[in-house]
Amino acid sequence: MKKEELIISTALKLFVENGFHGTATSRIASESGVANGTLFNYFATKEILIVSIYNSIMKKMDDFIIEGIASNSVSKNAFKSLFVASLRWNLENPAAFQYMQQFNNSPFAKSAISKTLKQEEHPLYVLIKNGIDLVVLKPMPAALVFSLFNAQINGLYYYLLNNTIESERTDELTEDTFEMLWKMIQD
Amino acid sequence: MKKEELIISTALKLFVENGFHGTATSRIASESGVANGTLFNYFATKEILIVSIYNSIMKKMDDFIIEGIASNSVSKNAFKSLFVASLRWNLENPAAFQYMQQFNNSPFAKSAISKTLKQEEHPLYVLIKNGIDLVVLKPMPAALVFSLFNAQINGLYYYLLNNTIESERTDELTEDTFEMLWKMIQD
DNA sequence: ATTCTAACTGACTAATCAGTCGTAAAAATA
DNA sequence: TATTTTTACGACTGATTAGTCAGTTAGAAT
Repeated sequence: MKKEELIISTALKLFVENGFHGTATSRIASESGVANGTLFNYFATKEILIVSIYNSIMKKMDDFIIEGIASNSVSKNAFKSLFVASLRWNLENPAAFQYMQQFNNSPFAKSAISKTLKQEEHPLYVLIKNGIDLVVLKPMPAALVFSLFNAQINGLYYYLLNNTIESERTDELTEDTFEMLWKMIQD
Repeated sequence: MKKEELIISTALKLFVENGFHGTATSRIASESGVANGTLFNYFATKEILIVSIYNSIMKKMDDFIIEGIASNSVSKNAFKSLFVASLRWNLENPAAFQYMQQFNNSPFAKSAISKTLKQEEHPLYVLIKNGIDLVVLKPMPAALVFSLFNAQINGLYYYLLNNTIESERTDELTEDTFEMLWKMIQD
């Protein structure tokens, strides 16, 4: 692993465990196996490191979601594949997920403009917009449906996180929860 | 205002603005108009202060929600009143809401056991449990429905937060969103 | 082999911070 | 009023931290 990536992954783990200010840059460096000064060769300040990790996660997430697109047609299946892809990413990357939560609710969030997909460009947003235009979905503000869709994913995610469920049952619940969501948003 | 309350409200504001470790106890004290040492008379450590604020918000929130209970019967209206009360509390206390988010996604979250309503005792959870037993709601795990219910509130809240909406339209959207939720969870 | 360059190193520093403590004011009690 | 108890004060400290920098290393280029 390249040093830069190594620092990012160590920092991600430590930030989630101890918080941003609770994690000393010296600790990140030593646990990454690099010298103190090396960290600052890659990231001029701690804040830049924190925002870089955010952008790095965002990119991976967006790539994963985009891969998960089953079709460009406005079909129930298209929504379902995005629902499942989003949920799976959260389940498979809980540390990254929590990093995002921590970051988004921190004062650093405002420093993170751009570099990441704007809401109106997000595949799910586009799909929802088309769905509403084509009267497949209820006539509501697309941004609201987008927000509710993501909220539903989070709701299911937190349930699965706090209750130990076998993976077979997880799939079943994912199915059921998506059906509920679909019943809710379809026209 | 009592000094203790004064410190709590100042600290709440500063923690939301600058993060937990980004806010010096000395700054909290001086902005509260009390001496440095006085703060530590009320809260032995910074961590105790942070957790105390959490508990203080939790209590106010629970009280507000409990007040919002329209009836003990398992009716659509009972669910709606809890939905509306929860949402309204968030909208009227955005700083406190963000504090909770920040806290729950921080390493301090684990220190916050007890003092606060357990999930199974939460009025909404009880209502959902009864709703499922009485076949008013879909036969799903009560904890999942609870999680989805709260997620829906958050989804709507974030939409309203990020899009400036007149209060009249807010009520309308709240109404519509609850109807969607109800369609989703009812049997 | 020698030079050049870019990455790397870690001891160091100036600043900051959580928490202490001896003293003083204020409040309660007698 | 006199005495005791509680609350408030703020200068101080030991510990920690983000970031620096003068020098080293390793490998590529000549």
